[in-house]
Order: sequence, then C-alpha cells, then structure tokens
Amino acid sequence: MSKEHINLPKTAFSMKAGLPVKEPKIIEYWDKINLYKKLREKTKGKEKFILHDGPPYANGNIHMGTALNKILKDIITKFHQMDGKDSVYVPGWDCHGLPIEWKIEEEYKKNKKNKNDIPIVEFRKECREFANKWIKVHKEQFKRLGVVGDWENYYSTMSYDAEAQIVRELGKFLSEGSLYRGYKPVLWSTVEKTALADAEVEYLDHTSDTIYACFLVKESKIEDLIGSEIIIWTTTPWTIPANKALAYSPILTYAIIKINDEGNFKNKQIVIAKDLLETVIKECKIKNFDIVKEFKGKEFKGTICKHPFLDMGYNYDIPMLEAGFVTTEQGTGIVHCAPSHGPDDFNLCLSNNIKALETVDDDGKYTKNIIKFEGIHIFKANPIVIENLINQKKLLANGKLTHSYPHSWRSKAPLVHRATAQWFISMESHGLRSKSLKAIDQTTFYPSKAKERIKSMIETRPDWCVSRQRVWGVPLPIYLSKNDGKPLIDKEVFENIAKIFEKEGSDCWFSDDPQKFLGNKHKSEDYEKMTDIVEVWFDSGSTHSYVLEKREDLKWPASMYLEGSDQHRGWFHSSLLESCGTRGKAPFESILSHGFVVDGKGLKMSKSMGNVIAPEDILKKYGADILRIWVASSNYAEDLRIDYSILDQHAESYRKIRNTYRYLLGNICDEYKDNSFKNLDISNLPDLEKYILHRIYIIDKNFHKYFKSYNFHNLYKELLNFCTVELSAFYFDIRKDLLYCDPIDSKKRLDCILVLNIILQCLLKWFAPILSFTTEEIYRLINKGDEKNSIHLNNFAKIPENWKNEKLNSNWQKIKKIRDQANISIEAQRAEKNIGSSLEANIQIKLKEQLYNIVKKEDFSEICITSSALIIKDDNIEDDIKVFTKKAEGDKCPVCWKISKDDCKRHSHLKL
RNA sequence: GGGCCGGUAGCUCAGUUGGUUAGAGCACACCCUUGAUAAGGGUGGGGUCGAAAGUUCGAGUCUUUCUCGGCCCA
Repeated sequence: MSKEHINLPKTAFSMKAGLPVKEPKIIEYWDKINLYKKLREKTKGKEKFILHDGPPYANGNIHMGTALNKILKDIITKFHQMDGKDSVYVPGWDCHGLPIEWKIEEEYKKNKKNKNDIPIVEFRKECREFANKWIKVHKEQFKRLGVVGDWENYYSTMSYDAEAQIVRELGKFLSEGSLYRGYKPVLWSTVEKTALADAEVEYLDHTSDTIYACFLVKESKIEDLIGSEIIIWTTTPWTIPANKALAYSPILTYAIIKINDEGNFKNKQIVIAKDLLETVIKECKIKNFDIVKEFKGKEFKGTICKHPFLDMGYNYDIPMLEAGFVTTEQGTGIVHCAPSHGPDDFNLCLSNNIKALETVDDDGKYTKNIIKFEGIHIFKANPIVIENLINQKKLLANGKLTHSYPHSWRSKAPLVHRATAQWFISMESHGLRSKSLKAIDQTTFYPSKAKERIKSMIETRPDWCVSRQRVWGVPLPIYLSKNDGKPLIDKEVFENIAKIFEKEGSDCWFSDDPQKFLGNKHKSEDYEKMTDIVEVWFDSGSTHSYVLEKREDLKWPASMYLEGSDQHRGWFHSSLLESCGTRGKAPFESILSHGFVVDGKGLKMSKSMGNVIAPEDILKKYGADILRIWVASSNYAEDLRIDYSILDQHAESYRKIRNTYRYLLGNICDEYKDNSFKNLDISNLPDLEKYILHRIYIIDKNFHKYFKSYNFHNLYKELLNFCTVELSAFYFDIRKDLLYCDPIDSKKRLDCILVLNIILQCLLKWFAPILSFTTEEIYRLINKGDEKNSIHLNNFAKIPENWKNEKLNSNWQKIKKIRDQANISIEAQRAEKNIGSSLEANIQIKLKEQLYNIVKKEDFSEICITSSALIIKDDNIEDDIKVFTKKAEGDKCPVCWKISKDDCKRHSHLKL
C-alpha cells in the first residue's frame, strides 16, 4: 500500500459544477454582505469609471439580447473595478410609451372597459403600476445573470425627478428657439378625431377612386419635356389640392408619348415610366400613340411643373424630386407628393425644404390653406376634385380600385394620413447637426466602424419630432397664446412646472387647474395648454441630465454608453442630440456597440422560425457562468451566434477551466496563501517555475492590452489556452511527480506549491469579471470563515517586472520542441504496443551542439515524464533533434512508478 | 428597394503594410493512463478562406459583380 506515501490532491471543490443550484446561493451571499455597497466603500474617492446604463423597456421578460447587453456591461464594469477604479453601475428602465399604454388597453378590452370612460390620471396610474411590475421582474432576472449594480437605487424615466428634468430640458430648447411648431402626417381617424399608432391599425378591403392626373411641365433640361404632361396615378384624389411635388425614380426609364386619339388629349404629349406604358395606355384607353422620346429618370433633375389647379389659384411651382420609393408596381412611375398626407411624401419634401402644412382639420375638413376647397370634408371631396380636373382638362382617366387599406381597429373607419401640429427640434437653427457631428469625432467607438454609422445618420436626419398625441408620457410643457398662437417662453414657468412634477409627478398636468402651472405672472384664460406628450426617445435621451448629472456617485459625461447596434438610431442618437442641444457636448466619452444575437446558423431568432432560446432556459440547463463565457468568447463587433451545440462547447471549456482550479486547490489542499508578489524572491526557484512566472507576466500584459481595447474574445482565449496548453498539458502534468512523490516539505515541492498559489491567485482575478460565480465559489472556499469578503472586492494583481525572463523563455521554447519530438517518438512505440504509459519509456535525445549546450542541464525524464532520459551531443543527425525510445527495464517503484534496474533513489529507503 | 456591416476547419476565434505548405483552442478519431478519474496525457485527420472575374511575379488580404446573412431606413 504505497498511497500513504504520496501526497494526493485533496479539495472540497467539486468536479461537477452544479451552477444552476449554486449560483442563486452566491447571489444570496452577495446580497447578504451587500457587495455593491462594499465595492463603493472600497474605491471611494478613486477615479470613476461610469458605464451609464441604457434603459431597457419595462415590459416583458428579458431575451438573449438583453442578457448579452447586461452581461457585457457587467464584465466591463467589473474589469474597471478590479483595475482600481470606482466603477459605478446604476441600472435604469425606460417606462413611458405606447407598448405599455397598449397593454393596459388590451386589459381594458378583455374586461369590456372603454378607455374613454376612464379618467386619464387613472389610466396613467395603471401604466405606472405595469412598468413597476416589470422593473421588479427584470431586476431579479438581471441579478440572476450575476450583474452587480445599485439595484436598490435604480433610475427610471417615469420617476418624478426624471419627469421634472425632462420638462427643464425641453424648456431649454423652447427658450433658445430651436423647438418649433410644425406639421407632420400621422395616421388619423376623422371619426374618433384622434391619431392612431401603427398597432391600432387594421388593414381591411376598401374601394377607392383612382385617377390619372396631369401636371404640365414648365421647365426642364429636356426640351421635349416642356409642355408635356407628367401623368400621376393616385387612389386618394382628395390629396391633389395638397400636392407640392412629384417624385421620380432615377434608375427607371421614362417615355414621352404623343397621343393621336380624338378628344381633350389629341396631339398632347404625356410622360410615364416605360415599364408601365402597357398598363397605362390600356387603363386610359389610349388607342393611337407615338413614342417621342425615352430617357433615364435622373435626367428629370431640375424639372418643374404646374399644379393642375393652376387656373383655380394654385399658382406655385411643383418640383420633380428624386426618390427611392418610386417603383413600377403600380401607377405611372411618377408619384404625386402631398407632404401633409403621406410619410414618404413628407420626408422627401422635408429633405427638399418643402414643409408640410395643416391642410385638413380634426374633423377631416380642408382648412383655409386649401383654397377653393375650404370646409369640404375630404371623404366627400373626390368627386369634386375629379370634376375640377375634368374642367381643367387634367384628368386622363379615372376608375375604382378595391385594395387593402388602413382602418381604425375600433371604429373600423378608414384612416387618412393627415398633417397635424407637432413639435420639432431643428437640426439647423442652432447648429445642432454640426455640434453633434463634432461630438461624434470626439468620441471613441468600439468597434471603430460604428462611428461612421452614427455619423451618416446625423448628417442626413431631418428635424427631430418630439411630440406625440398619446397619454402615457411626460407632458409637453407648452402653453400656446390664444392671442398669437405662439408658445409661452418663460423660464420661471418651466421651473414651476418642473418643481410641481418633482413633487407630485406629471399626472396633475392632465387633471389640475392650468393656472397651477402658470404661476401668477400669466392668466390661464389667455393660453391653450398642450395635451401632447414627449416622444419617449427624448425621455431616454435625457437620462444623462437626470441620472449622470444629478447623482453624486456618477459623473458627466459618462465613460461609456454600451448598447446593441440598433441604438445608433436609438439611444446613442437621441442622447447625443439632446446633450449637444443643451450642453454642446456628447454625454459619453466612448460608445461600445454590440451585434445581435442570432441562431447557430446566423439567422435571426423568431417565434415563427422556432429558433428562439430564452436566457431562462440556458440558466436552468447550464448556469450563468456558461452564458457569461458565451458573451466573453464571442466577437460582439459582429452578430453573435448561439444554440445548444455552441453552449455545449463552452460548457466543455468551462469544465477544463474548473478542473484547472481543482488541480490547483487539490495540491494546495485548499490552503491558499495570499502572496504579495512584490517582495517575492524568485531567484532560487527551479527554471520550470521561473518559466511559468514568465508566462504569467506575458499573459497579464496581453490580458491588460485586450481588456483596455475591450477585446474579450481574445482575452478569454488567452486565458483558456493558458489553462489547457500551458498548465494542464504541460506544467501540471510534469509536476505531478514532484507534488505526489517528493517529500512534503522538500524545497522543490514548496517552490512548486508557491507557484500553484500564484497561479490560483492570478486565475481567480483574471477570470473574476467573466466567471463571476465560479471564482466567488473558490474564493469563499479558500477564505473559509470570512463572511465579509468577495473575489470582486479584489484588485488585479500587479505582476513584478522581474518575472519577465525572455532568455529563459526562449530556452524553454526549445525544450518544448524537444519534448514534442519525444512525444512523437514515444507515441510510435505506444502504437507498436511496446509501451503504454510514458513512464514505461527510456528515451535518448540526440541534439546538435548548439541546442545541446543550451539545454544540457535540464532533466528530460522529468520534462517528458519518462523513467529515464539521456541527452547526447551529436552533430551528425539530420535535424536538430532526434529522439529514440526504448522500453524501460527493471522494477517499477511502487511510489513514483518509475522503472529502473537500480533501487529508486527517492523511495527505496521507505522499506515498502 | 437604399445605406452600413459581415461570411476563414463541425464550433469559437487569430491571420501585421498583399509574400513560404492558412494558425490556435474546443469538438472528432485512435491510443495511453486509472495517483486531477463522469478527470488527465499523447498522436492524428479535417479548410477550393461564401462564389466568380480582375489587378499583381504573387490575393484569405486590393477592385468589381453576384450570393447568403444581420442592423437601420424606406
């Protein structure tokens, strides 16, 4: 029985992880010791790293994208904390907005309640409760991922102070004059006299009047075009009086056609897209015609037409504009644009400096802006428009079409796009665009390519529409003068409103006396109080003002904003605009954007595809640390693939890492010594130990390099390779003999134990931001009885410069090459069934002189784990290294299993 | 349809300013071990670098087209 003579590893650290059970207990521990508070105390006064949380919407369970986002944030926060900074993380939630409003309305529907019967304040209260409910749920789900943050003092966009500050921010835009009143088309129900959101729209069949109408060309670079009639086709004849432009496609081919048929159009030239010629002549019953000319759409540039109602007083130019949305699916290839009555039209006109007007009122009647039609209801206008077109000889043909058309889901009435009064923040009036572009240049982007993405968006985006005709949000704090229709601009009033909101929330805006907000200076009879709410992107875009600026523990600007790449048009974008508009600078120093979670094949996850994986399922099956490995090992600059086979791979790697820890713990028998590296004398360590310290030095350098550039997948790979290649397959394998079979107090063995302690310390700290649970599990094990500490309260170890040893490293690279050759030689004998274990081998290594001189003092029986090894200088060998393997002869030492004809030098005295 | 980004072993990723036979880990196969044992070690197989064309003495790397995928916009 020789086992009593050897020092086998002994540890309480189980091989099987059982993370799904273990992790929740570790979270309880963190709660118990109040880890977040301890972290703050520990780094109080240190340089701050502030990762400002982009608020997720408080609605529904988290999905993989949210999990990825939060884990990435947590990894980065923890890295900076362990790097010695005060890395504060305050989570937040986005609470206002339509989806929640929608959920409450759905509940009403279920309970046969009518939203209109419920007081607004009551309704908003339910929205608030709903959001609160989901904040609670999210909080637990995020904590389960191992995310450490100020969960008790989170922020939300619906908190009273947030609502108050949003009012103040809007006041700044209003005061400087960049917030202006304009018009923009929204889907409108003339029956309910209200705007509808996309989700409230039902598509039903509807029969529309169709017309082919003519626009006479006034000016053009193409001579044949002048005097020709541009033909447009529309299913909404009533929008013709609101026409401001025509849109063409630059890539289509157009044709000028001369009509020879008798009638109003005899000898007239009309213009349509060539691909639609056949349909148009058929529908317009044109029998006899000649093609006069064909040309590319882009040649339209600069062409100006006259309105068909020119003679009725529509005396303005109708420019032809290039547009991407023109297709040959229907119509004539030229689209009539009424900026007040279509989103495409609106955007195209806006980018060409044609603003939308209020053309139709709440009831659906034309306003005074539409001459000769004022007061007529748009649903009764089609015949009148057609009649006028006929009178003006501008109607080529008309008919009926049954097609899918938007209707109100409540009243089933057909909807229209109608320009309504909205509030816009100008990109130009106060230089917001240029300020924002400059701020982008001063921001660091990870990955760097993201910079171009947001830049091109800011360069081309139209003015920011910040008003919404909804209920669940911050009220737009505007009073319009009944006298001149202008908004009241008075900083005292804004501040008064803010103070009230701060105290009692913004609900009172909808219920209380308007005079309450105006103070004593102005009379409420003189003003109309707006009932619009603020767009939710303005809410979240202002978080920097009511979170970063207001909280003592944070700083402005944030060190980093970190979100999915869709947020270039979302939160990054709105935060940038809001902050540049009010403070002239970006609220962030850097932006990290990550890709989207897709399935194993790279396809997006969707219910219909059945390829959705929920974080919850992963936590149940693998545990959060595996999910965290998936995050760390994936390249977030691209889309991130996930499926169960990918997770299985990572779970395998986790096992490897776990067993590395287990070997370390086992051999130090869970008795960890926290060495201060600084004063360590390493001069008398064996070369192999010195080499390992050198490796630690190099890996630590790479570790910091990767961490500073947020290159986690390379960082993780570096650590994983260290565990598998350098430790498990090399150092640990070699040192088993020493650890198991040498006297427990021998210097060499103690040197090795010292290095094992060092490795353990480094691995725990390096991995802590990623494997937050497992490293804590080990830390608790080796600090038994200490019920206050946590791995996360540690700083990264400082690796002394004197661990670096390039010369030794270069020698050991050579030794490893020799070892590789030895393994190949041993393997050949193994394949011949001559030997099994490498300890059954004696090897002879022939080396050329130069190499021989470098490695001659090394014990290759130890390095190659053979019973003996002889190195011979021989310059006659073909390559630098040649290894011969022979079966070892003699007796096997019952302790160290080395085979020798002589007695075992180390163990024969034990008298076994 | 438009803008941007991407496609390197089964998987996760490296591949410098174009320059030997495209690398690593995991997975896989076979073997060894049974003193890290639902572990550990060794050896090995595996890639027309999404496709095609072009520039070049030379292309995973540069250009064009196509294709597939993702985000945003329409």
